[in-house]
Amino acid sequence: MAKKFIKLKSEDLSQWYNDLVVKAELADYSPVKGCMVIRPYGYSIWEKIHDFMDPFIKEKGVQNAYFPLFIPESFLKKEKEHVEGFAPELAVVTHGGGQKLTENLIVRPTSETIMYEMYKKWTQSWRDLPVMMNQWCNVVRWEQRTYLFLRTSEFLWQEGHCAHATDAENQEMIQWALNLYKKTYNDLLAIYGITGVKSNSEKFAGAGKTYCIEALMPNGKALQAGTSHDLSQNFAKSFDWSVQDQNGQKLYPYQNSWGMSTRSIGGLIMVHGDDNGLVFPPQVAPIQVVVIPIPGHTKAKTLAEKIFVDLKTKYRCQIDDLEGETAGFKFNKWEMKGVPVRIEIGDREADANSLVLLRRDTLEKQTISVSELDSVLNKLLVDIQNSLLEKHKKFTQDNTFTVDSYDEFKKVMSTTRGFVSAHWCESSECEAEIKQDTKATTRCLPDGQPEENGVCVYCGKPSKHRWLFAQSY
RNA sequence: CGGGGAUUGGCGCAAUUGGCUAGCGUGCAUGGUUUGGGACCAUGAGGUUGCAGGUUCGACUCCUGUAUCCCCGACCA
Repeated sequence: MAKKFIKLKSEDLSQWYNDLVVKAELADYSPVKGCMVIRPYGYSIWEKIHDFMDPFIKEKGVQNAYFPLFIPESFLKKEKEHVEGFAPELAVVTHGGGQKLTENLIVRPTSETIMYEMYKKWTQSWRDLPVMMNQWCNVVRWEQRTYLFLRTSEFLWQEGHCAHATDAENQEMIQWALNLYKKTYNDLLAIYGITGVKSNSEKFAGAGKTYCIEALMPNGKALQAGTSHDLSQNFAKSFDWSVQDQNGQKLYPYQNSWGMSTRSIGGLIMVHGDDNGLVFPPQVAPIQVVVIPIPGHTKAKTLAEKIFVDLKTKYRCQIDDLEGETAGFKFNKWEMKGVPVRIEIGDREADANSLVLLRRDTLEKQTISVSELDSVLNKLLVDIQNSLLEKHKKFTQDNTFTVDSYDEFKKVMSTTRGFVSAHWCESSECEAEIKQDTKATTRCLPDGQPEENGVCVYCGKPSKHRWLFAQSY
């Protein structure tokens, strides 16, 4: 029963993950350290994420644009915290055209500085606000330890950057972006994420506040799945960017930036995959339905083709009628590729005008008549999507532990891991000590977490909130 | 960046103290028989052993450097 073609997820998660990413042809290693080639099957996932999010971004009035890959070193230095945060992971261009450059160029780790320098040029009046732009692009962060999709030196993302006349508008936008990520994870990727606000030590370099969505992975580690930053007026002031308000006074725009990356694909693979390979939720699956006529069955082939022609007008559908592979081989192949629904048709089905449906998430088979296909399939795809989300939600809840003592905290982190909900006094010293002991950091103060009087799980000083802790990817 | 492991046909591995023409499985190609959970037979193609040096009569094997990957740390918007 157990497949020997990839390592079992249950036995060795990271080996399973690495094997699967390569064998399912999502991505491959490149000759450059920490970089990956995203192959067509993997890239089509990114396209689905793009296609899901982009209309929402546009509908909000945010326009797509493109800013350069190279940023003058001096730009990055304008915001002190920003450059300090990013300095250790920058790729720097020192030569061009065979000559040493008079000023080094940074390969963008994120585009705040170059975008805001341009925003400054384009705006003079409060009437020019808000400025709302987004770009789909690549960024480079020279990470010391990398994993396919989850942390690569170069990755793809979208980064939205808006500037507003009032802080109220700014806050509204920040929450809008966070909700977009939550929606994308929930509705498209069927991943249950926890939204909240970051602690001071975990926030984006240069931000006033960072809001995030965190998702729990099967090994009990948390993945920072998307962030929305309240930049306040920090960057505007550092760049001396002001416009005139209605009263002729200087107005420093309130800014926000928000990003979600190809890391999400890593989360998608981890969360849903099983010992047989990938499991994609139907909404994001590059192929939603695969039709397999049992090889050698002639009557089956005709029916399969008829069904395929019909289905491909409604779903992302593929037929696998290549000769020379046995049925079992095809089943395993498409299971590894994570296709949500498989239709099997042999002569037996052809005679009865029926077909066999298999859902990838549970591997349950059912035989139905051809006339029922439309309604059953429609319902099945919705059901798979929903149950994958429910499953991950349940997993997250089952692995969120409310603790009131540091011993319990340490016990969780040394055994099952997962989220720990614990009181914390919000001092960075306690946070650092806890990290030292347990490798866990604060992930966020979850949205909707009620205020309650308690004492810090580490130092015993008064605390107002339970924060969410976890070891992070 | 520190510690450990690895790199040999596409993939997974072997090759004794440094010694003969670098093997095996799988995959690939061709032909045939098959095909309801990774079929079988036959024939065949595919390698300057990651890269660069060095030691040696002789290097997959030893030494130095270097690149990439994996694991464990440190780091990580």
